[in-house]
Amino acid sequence: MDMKIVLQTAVEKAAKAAMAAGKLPQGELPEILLEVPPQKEFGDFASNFAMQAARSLKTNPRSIAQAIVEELREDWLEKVEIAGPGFLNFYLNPRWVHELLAGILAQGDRYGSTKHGAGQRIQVEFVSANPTGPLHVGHGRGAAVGSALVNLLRAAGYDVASEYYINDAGNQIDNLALSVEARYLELLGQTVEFPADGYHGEDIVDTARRIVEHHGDRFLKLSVAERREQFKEIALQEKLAALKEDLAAFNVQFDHWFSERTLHEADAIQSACKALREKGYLYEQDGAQWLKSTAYGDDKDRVVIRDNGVPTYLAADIAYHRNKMERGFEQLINIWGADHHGYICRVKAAIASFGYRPEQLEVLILQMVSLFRDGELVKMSKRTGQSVTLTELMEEVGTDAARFFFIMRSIDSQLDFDLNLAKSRTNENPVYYIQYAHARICSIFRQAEEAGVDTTDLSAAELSLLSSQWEVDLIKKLGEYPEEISQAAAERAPHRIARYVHDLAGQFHTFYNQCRIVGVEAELQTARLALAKGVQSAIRHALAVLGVSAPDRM
RNA sequence: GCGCCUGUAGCUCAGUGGAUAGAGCACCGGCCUCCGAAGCCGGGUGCGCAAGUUCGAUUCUCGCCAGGCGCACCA
Repeated sequence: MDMKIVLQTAVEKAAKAAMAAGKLPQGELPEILLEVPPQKEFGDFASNFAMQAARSLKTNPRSIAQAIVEELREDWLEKVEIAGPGFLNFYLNPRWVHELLAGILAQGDRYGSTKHGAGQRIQVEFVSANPTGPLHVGHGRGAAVGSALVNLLRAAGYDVASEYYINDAGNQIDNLALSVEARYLELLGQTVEFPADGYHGEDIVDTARRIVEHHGDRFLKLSVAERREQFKEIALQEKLAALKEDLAAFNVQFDHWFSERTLHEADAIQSACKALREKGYLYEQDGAQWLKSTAYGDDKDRVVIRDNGVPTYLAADIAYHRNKMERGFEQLINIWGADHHGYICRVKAAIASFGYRPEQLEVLILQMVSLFRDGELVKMSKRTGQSVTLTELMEEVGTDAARFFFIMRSIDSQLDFDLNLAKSRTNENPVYYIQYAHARICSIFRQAEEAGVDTTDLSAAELSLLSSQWEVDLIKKLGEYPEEISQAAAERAPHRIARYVHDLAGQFHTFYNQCRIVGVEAELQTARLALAKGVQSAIRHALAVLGVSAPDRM
């Protein structure tokens, strides 16, 4: 079915036949790579195989190409040309695009899903923001990219579990409790000094206000320790609920919310330290326990248990990643902000210390996000004076645009987020361009049905009628989709899907403007409807991967 | 000082060891008695600098220059 594989096999066979016939010297053959050429004058597929083989066969590329061409005798191959320094350009019998489309249509809504990941168990952990305040736009990028990556890996056949690590233990949670307490006391008219590492967000005041509403001043009667303990729980539950709500609104779901506390409660940290000590990767110095991370290329060893006996954040993370591996994942992917990149080495060191391969943990680093409005950098929210929250962004530009803009760039690039562009409901906006193509196809089907055409079964369409350059080009573009999914998944690069579906939508718009669908001769109409159907399902599939809606009308 | 990311068109960014390096925005000019003009068609002297590897480098390596982010017994 896959034409590339058929071609690869044929070329390999021809090369071996040429060797057997003495037209080529014996030798190792490189992998036969096929690509869609940059221009269609160079054929349907092209290969640089002859150039790659030149060295091992000690023959000039054009001679190799010539020998292969002479041995290629396939009826589906219209012609093969040797071009430039030795490219093989393959021109296929036009029938192949119609067979390609028939295969696409037979897969229906599943078209685009592949078996590339072959059931490999993989975990993706992302966002994992501290439950001490609202998500900001940086978390938004992680949430959009992470959820799209999960969808993408699933589309490529991986067995994926998504996870959020809740930092519900440690200093930041104590500071949360102290902050809420301070606001609570203020609301009850006391003068208090706000904690040095406290959280200044308006949401903390809201939490305190709700506590006053529900419980009045009864916490004043408790001991300070007891009061803080209770505030800690109340605030934590509230922050967590808010996080879940914001993420759900942003079309982000997690299979598992993993609590850091459970590690402390189950003694997982002590047990992990013990295991490390036994393996010789943990030692004591200056009263503290150190991980020997320099053994795996870190700049310095890292403290795991402080001299006061309290574990560091790294200690919990070591236990957490050990736990992940023990759950049987073959591959872990963590998505972190650029400000955490220095942390990668020590966590990998910990994983390696437990006897796993460090490559089993992949850390994807997301570069920073800058918001721009009217060409000006937006530093703070006008409303709150704090960082702009994900919720504010969703309110301003909508979930679809926010997700698409976060995903459409490579994670390695800093992201300049143009609020005006994302917000515009006009032709400037790439999100609407794609959604418009989908809505347009839906509209075509509505028109066809009104005209009495049965559009439910197009399997009898005579696809060979699709012979114009616009139709052929569109089918070829459509045919590239599954490989795009596999490739994007392998590269952990959801932005490739954003780009692909934008290109596909453009190709469809061109086709639409050149080829009338509804109202032409019946057989041709059916064939064009079938093509539109295939494009529709691919756009839907791709937008679903991105977590962006595919509206039937706009 | 060390580490990670980036430097491609006026702006924001894709892209590739190969044949004429692309898209969106912006700008200019065309296209609706016809399936949605949120659309289509046309308009382009650009890979930070300098060396190396290679038949071939914008892509790989080294060195500079510039920007971002880090460099805690914080998380």
